[in-house]
Amino acid sequence: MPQDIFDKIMTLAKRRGFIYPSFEIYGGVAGFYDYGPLGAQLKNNIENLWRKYYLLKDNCIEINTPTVTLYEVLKASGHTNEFTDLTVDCKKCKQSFKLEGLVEKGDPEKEAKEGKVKCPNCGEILKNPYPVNLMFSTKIGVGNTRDAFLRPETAQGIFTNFHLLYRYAREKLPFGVVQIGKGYRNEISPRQGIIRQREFNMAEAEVFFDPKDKSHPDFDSVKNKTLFLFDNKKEMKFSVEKAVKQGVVNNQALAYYMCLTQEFLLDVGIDPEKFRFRKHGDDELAHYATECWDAELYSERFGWVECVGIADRSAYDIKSHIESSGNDMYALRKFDEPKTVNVKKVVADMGKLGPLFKNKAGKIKDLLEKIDVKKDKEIILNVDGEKIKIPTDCYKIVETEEKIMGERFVPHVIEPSYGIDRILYMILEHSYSEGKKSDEEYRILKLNPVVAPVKVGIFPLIGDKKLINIAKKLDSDLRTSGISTYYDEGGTIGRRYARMDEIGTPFCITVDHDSINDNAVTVRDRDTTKQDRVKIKEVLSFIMAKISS
RNA sequence: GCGGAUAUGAUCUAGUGGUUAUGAUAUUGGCUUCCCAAGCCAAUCACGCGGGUUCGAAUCCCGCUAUCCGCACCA
Repeated sequence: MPQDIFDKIMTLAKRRGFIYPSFEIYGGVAGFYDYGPLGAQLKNNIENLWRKYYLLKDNCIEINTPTVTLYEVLKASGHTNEFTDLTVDCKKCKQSFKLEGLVEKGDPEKEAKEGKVKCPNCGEILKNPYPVNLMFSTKIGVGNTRDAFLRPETAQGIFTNFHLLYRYAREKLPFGVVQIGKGYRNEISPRQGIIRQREFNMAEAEVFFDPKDKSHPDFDSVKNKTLFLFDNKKEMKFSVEKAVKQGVVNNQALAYYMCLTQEFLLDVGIDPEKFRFRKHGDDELAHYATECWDAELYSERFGWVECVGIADRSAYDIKSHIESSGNDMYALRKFDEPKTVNVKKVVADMGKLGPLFKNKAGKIKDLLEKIDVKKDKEIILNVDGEKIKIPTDCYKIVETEEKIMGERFVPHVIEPSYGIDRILYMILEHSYSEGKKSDEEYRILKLNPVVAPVKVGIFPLIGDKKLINIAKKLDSDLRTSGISTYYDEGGTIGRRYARMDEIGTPFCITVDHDSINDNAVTVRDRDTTKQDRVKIKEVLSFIMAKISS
């Protein structure tokens, strides 16, 4: 069986310390992977570059919230319902179906119990639907517990803090909040290695906008850049500006973050030829989204894989949390000048209401203050199903002037959501190249120096004490200056280069006998194998310049 | 979750109901080596897990787990 690129990468990743299957000594569990020493560094580098784009370039703020998430939060967000699918298996043809997809009207569960659901494949009657919930559930505490789930996305941690973050942002929109962390999904059958995990790393940004103004302050700086778009039929190239003007992308904000995403992915080492944005059809939108573009990356093994979703979640989440928590999470759209309005208010006279209605008086007061009361008109309130006449002397109608500073609204959210593990895999796949050297398989990971876990390999040409001393000193100096290195004096020089090529180290420095006299070393470039003679004093700035460009 | 196939060092692999289980690559140490996996010597490392059959199981049987291929599902 010839290995395909996925096998080759996973083999290399395990052998060299990028990725290990989790719990392997106990047989392993599908959907869980460990990052080894190089994988962890690679992941850090990807995340830190991501931070440069979102925290520095786009000026977002970063927070960090628990992965264990209270039941109520995910109930409000719709995840407890939307992530529970009733599934039925056909005994005859051995296929399984999502029950909801088979029953158009009525209660699907009831229809199934009554034997009214037939297999669309073979016509057999389908029975015994069972729920499949994609969230890991847990309990908080012992004894008197509260229900919780491991979060399926980091976003809810941001939404539930919106009112605090809005104040932190000094009540100005738009502003963005990001979180990098773990998400969990109890996938029925994860089979695509690191592409589909049960515990995975995500980087999400929730950018809050006034729904009446989804323009982005930096839009002008990106408007002439080209987006690679795919509308499920053909691939197209549009400028950011044109995509919005022609309505291909609904608003500036979406288009801006698509552009930011594209630049990040190309910067991090994704092959531009294997990149596109694909728009979700109406039938595939998540329950919270009104428009969604996926950044898809092409894998030789898996085809086009969605690695970033950029969704317009509209007001969905914050509105849900306002409704179910009762918290004030509105934003305020300030008027240019405060408006003065005459307001009629009903003021209940508790001195009369109390003795008259006893324990119902409180409820009556609340109701009175809500309804639109007109003077001299009899009021009949419906209190817990009982109709009660309210005498006119029990309340007063007061007219006051109020200043209104602005109008309250629920902000809209644009959400770029990145699957870090998928991106990491795609970087490996797109960077992988192989050939032969001395009749042996030769592999190079052409990682972008920005993300490469090791930036520089340092070797004494031969095991001579004098060379070793110079090399070790240089190694230590570079690491002290923040450049990750790998010191190696074992084996032939070619073997050492090969080891570094295989883990994607962009530069190798060799100390030879001339170094003793001329205080210079050779710096070898991974992709060209060309060498530069560089003064030891200047090595740091030489490498720095290459790494940051 | 269903059907089929598979499981031997880090990697690829040979193997048979019967001593101490191949070979290669890699790794480690030594010798040699002045720029791209050279050579020589030595060393470390494996039968997925659990049960059964048997005098004896890595080999045969069953279960589990994982992986691969279909189906189904799916940010």
